[in-house]
Amino acid sequence: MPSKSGSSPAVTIYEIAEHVGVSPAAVSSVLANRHVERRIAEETVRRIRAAAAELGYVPNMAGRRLRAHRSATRQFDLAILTSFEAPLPLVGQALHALQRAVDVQTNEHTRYAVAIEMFHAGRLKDKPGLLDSNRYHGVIITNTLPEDDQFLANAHLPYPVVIMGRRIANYYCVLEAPDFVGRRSAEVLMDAGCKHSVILHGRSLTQTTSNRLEAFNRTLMERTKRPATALVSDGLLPQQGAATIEAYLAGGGRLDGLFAVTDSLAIGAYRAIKQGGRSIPGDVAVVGVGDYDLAEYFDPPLTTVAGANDAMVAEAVPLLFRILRGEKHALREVLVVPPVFVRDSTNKLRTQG
Amino acid sequence: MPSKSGSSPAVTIYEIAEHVGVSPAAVSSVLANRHVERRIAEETVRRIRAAAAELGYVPNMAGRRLRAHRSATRQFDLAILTSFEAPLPLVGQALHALQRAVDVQTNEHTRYAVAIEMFHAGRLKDKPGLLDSNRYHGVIITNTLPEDDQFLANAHLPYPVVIMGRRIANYYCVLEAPDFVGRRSAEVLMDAGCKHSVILHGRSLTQTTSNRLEAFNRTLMERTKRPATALVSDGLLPQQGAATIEAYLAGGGRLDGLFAVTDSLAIGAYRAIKQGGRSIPGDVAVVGVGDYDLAEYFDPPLTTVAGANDAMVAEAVPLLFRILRGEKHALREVLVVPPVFVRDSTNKLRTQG
DNA sequence: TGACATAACTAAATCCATTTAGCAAAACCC
DNA sequence: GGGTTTTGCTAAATGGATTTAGTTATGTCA
Repeated sequence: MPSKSGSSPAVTIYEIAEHVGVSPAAVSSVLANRHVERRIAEETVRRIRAAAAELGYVPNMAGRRLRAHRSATRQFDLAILTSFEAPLPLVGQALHALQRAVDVQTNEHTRYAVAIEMFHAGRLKDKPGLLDSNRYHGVIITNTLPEDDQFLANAHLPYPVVIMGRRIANYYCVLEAPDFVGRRSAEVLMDAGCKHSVILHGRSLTQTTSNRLEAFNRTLMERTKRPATALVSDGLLPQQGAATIEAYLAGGGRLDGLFAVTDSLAIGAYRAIKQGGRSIPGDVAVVGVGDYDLAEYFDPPLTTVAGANDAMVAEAVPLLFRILRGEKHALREVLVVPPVFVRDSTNKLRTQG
Repeated sequence: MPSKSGSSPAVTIYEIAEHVGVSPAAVSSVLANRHVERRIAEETVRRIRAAAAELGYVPNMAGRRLRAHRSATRQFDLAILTSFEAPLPLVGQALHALQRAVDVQTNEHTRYAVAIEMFHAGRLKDKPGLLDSNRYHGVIITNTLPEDDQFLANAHLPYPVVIMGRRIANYYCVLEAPDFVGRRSAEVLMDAGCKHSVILHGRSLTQTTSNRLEAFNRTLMERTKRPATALVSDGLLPQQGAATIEAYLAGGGRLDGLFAVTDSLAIGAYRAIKQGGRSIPGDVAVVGVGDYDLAEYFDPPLTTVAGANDAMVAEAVPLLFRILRGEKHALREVLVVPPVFVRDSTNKLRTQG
């Protein structure tokens, strides 16, 4: 007989007990592997196990925990929610910071559980348990798309929330100082003497990315009266970035300055530019984002004007704890100015001189 | 009066109720924000909230969930456990694969929660809840150090476990085919004509990494009777790899072939080698690991003989589900042969010819 | 002033699993 | 054959929060 797990309604130890003809206590003892010290007959153990398998029993962790929980201990369940499609290192930093904070605050009466959980970009609303008040004590949400923001703006999550990377009404938010990245990127490229700047980004835009592009264009328009060419690649993978630039160059596109919205796109672009017989920064200056610490080790090292992850995280984590503690006066919105690293990828003077 | 949360034993709604002089039902209504429809007087709401804050109330999620749980639904809590110190991409892939599997199997009566959780390398035993049977329905553990393996070998985790990347007695394991990576790396370098091969690795070694180094050396010894030089860098960051190679070259060390155990070390080494005035692969051939898909976009593209993440994950995830389903006959150990990508970083003929 | 409605609660059942104390039957012992 | 031990279970309490049905006091209306 096949296991019914999954296809039928869930089963409790009471139903197993009834099915076998013993008490729930006996079933519990067996399923918790306590049957030896509780002196359950071997034959009974076998029958209980068989019934559990047949009925597709899955233990209810809430029930177990409630009973087993060493009372007198507060347990906080914290999570970082991010989209599947976003790069993980950023989230990793957030988790590190959160864990560090938690390690400090853990004591005899207070324990923390921290985890990364993921949602499909644009479908945060389908994430199970998000609207329930019985899952998280607090969360940090990041890498949302406009659809997700829409959902959040209309929803009320019944626990403390910090949004990283965007501004959503009625939430505590930590985000990049608006316009800064776009403006500085444009300035760096213009200072390098670029006349034909191109933006390389993926199909779906987060709020932060949109702002970067807008500010970039605005700054360019102010000075040169001409907007940048925007190249849209299918995704954020290096090969996708490479393919996009390759196609652009093959089509005779002009290019002497590039603003890539992620590291991975930048390194893909590097490949396409070099293979097109052009040099960086001699022919093309490149500005990007320092998502990974690898950006410094690209060849040539990538100039980055964004990637304020460390700084954002450093604000977001204490903010979450302040809200958890019930401090009402915490700032609703924290703006972070990303560090700028001017490296060889935009240093036309040095390589030409 | 300061909040006592954290310093004193945990508080339940019953204690708040007693403190305020109302029933637990009233407290629950207020703390769940149901006070309007339940018609709790504003003054009472205020007093309950004040007491909750004063006593440092933290809701017990197990209690809430138990009650709120839409019964007739099985909930599986799955986790991927990894160390803080390990690179995230592997974990990200595992999570994607797990989520895909879970998305397929989710239905009216079965829900899944998947999360990444982290432990400090070597201190898996300090991870709270690991030995409790009330936390996970199943886990995948990866990036363990020998201390962790020791702990696992002696412990019994009361739920299904799949170990990725190493072999531990009495556990289901998915790992790299032993010796393969080390042997092939050595062969690739020897085929490229390298006479002075060097291994670059970090201070702490996972089982997989140890095996890679041993097999590398064994293969080298078989053919050349001379072992490789092992360079130990402080960590796995690019700058640490760069510093190590730089120091080695500065000290007059000989180097025409390099085996780096991670991408990040390889790209650090690239920098040091180029800055030392040598070319890759002309002067130095480099073999590494394809942790990130960025390896293909290094300059020159990195030859990789490891990084079987996709393949490992593709085995580990279905294995976990088979165990969860109670299939006893699943293989205890699955060996995965990593794909080999020979790229320009070891292609001496092509660049010299 | 009595019928009825409303406000502001409370009592008790419920969710699921675990565990302790206890009980009946069988086995053992001299 | 009466007392003791062992075996193999069961009844019931427990953990923390939620919710439904019910209760009391107060207010409203005719």
